[in-house]
Formats: sequence, C-alpha cells, structure tokens
Amino acid sequence: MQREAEQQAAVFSALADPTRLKLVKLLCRQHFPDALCVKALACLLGVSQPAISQHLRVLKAIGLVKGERRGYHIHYYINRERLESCRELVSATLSMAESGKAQGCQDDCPDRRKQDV
Amino acid sequence: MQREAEQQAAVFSALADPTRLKLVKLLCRQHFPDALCVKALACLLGVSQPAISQHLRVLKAIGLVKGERRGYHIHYYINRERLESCRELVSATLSMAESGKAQGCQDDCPDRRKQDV
DNA sequence: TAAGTATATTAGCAAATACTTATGAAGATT
DNA sequence: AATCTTCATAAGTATTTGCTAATATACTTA
Repeated sequence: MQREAEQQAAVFSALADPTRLKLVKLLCRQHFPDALCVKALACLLGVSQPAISQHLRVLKAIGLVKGERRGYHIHYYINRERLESCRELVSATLSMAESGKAQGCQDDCPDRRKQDV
Repeated sequence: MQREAEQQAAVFSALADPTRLKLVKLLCRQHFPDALCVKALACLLGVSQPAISQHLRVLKAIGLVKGERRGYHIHYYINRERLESCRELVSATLSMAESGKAQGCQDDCPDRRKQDV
C-alpha cells in the first residue's frame, strides 16, 4: 500500500497544475491529422517554449503524451489508452468501493489507550 | 476555462501526496462509531501530529474531511458526498467526452504559418 | 476556575516546482 | 555538407511544499 499510494500520488501530481491540465485538454481536442507543435502550444497557453517542453516531459513521464516528428515540428498527441487508464486510476483511488475493514490504532501506538474517545 | 483548470488542478493538488492519500483511505475505512483522532492518524502513518494537522487542513480546504469533537479528541471523518463529487470531477477532467472541436493556433500567434506541418 | 489534554499554528528548513533566459542537440531542407 | 528551425536541456530564481520542533489555542474535566 505504501508504493501504491506513491504511484497514485504521482499521477495526481502530474495533473496538479493548471497549465498542464490545459495542455492535456488542448491535445485531447486534436484529432488526426491536426497537429500541435511545441511553439503552437506555447502560444496558445501563453507561456514560453521551454515551459511547454518541461510540462510535456512530466506528462510523457506518466505516458500520457507522445511525440512524433513531422518535418521540422514534433507533433504531440495524447495517448488515449493511457488517458483512460489514468482516469480509471484516479477514479478508483477515490472510490469508496476499495474501503476495506476499519482500522484501529496499532498495538505499539503510544496513545492506543486514549483512542477510546 | 482558465478558472476551471485552476479549480480542477486544486483538487488534484490536494490529492497529490502519498501521505494525504493514505490519510483519505484510512478515513474512508472508518465507519461510525469508529473514530480516528489526530494522534492515532499520526501514529498509523508514521508522521508527526502537526504534519497530520497540516494535511487535514489541506483536505478540509477542499471539503473532503470534516472534524467533530468528542471529548478530548476531534474525530475526523470523510465527507462522502464530497468524496464522490471529487471522484466525478477528476474523472470528468480526464474524460475525453468533454473534448470539443479541434483548436488551431490563434490568429496572433507569431508562428501560425509554421503550423501547417 | 485551574490543570490537563488534544489539536492548531508558527518558525525554520530542505527539497521540489514552475517559470524565464540562454544555450545545446537533433533533424530537415537546401 | 552547411544552414535553419524546432525542441530539449541547463542555469538561475522566486514560490510552494512537506516536514519537525516549539509554542499557542481550545476544550474538557476535576
């Protein structure tokens, strides 16, 4: 569960930035053969080109976007299967269905006796 | 859309930490009349009491947890309606259903002409 | 009301983040 | 091959974050 929470948090982290969310949405709206190069994204989102490259790196790290060169430009697009799996991951993380049995204080908790409200 | 992305990012941010995710999960598993006080949470998660208070503040800020005093302790619990609404929010944010029409470069984009790939 | 307990807040710190400017690397075009 | 153009990386900075230790606050209980 330790590692699980970290992996889940990593996905939430990658999406925990408004510019990155807008980036994802922009890419989502693109459909073949429309293209969005880095400069165009920078222009649309009002930040510098390196800023976009850095955001793209974060999104690539979780497999959410991919790039493909076309002439001078690199055409960035959403990995839609991964997008769906991320959607399921965040949804499942917040799903109460995964609630197991209630957990009490551990035996070695110094305040176990005080937990009786 | 500007503000929308910020609000969505705020929810992702609040959940973009493994300790906070574990906190949410722990509270999810609690069912009335079980109680988890701050000290018990600190003990279970292996961090200090102030750290828990601070995480709880973040979660309270988005309405995800609530506290209720019972004797000496404050019993923290999940706001399950809000949990569900957060689940819908993050899911919808990543849902391709909200994809509108493809968007080109703005007219004033200095690199509009270069976007033809 | 005074003492006791749990929780919140503050101060301080190290690490991470989001950005810009400047520079480097990769590939396309001629 | 030389030149261009795009994109990535590096360097530098201001802000935010997650933590601990110390302190203050709020409430209960006697």
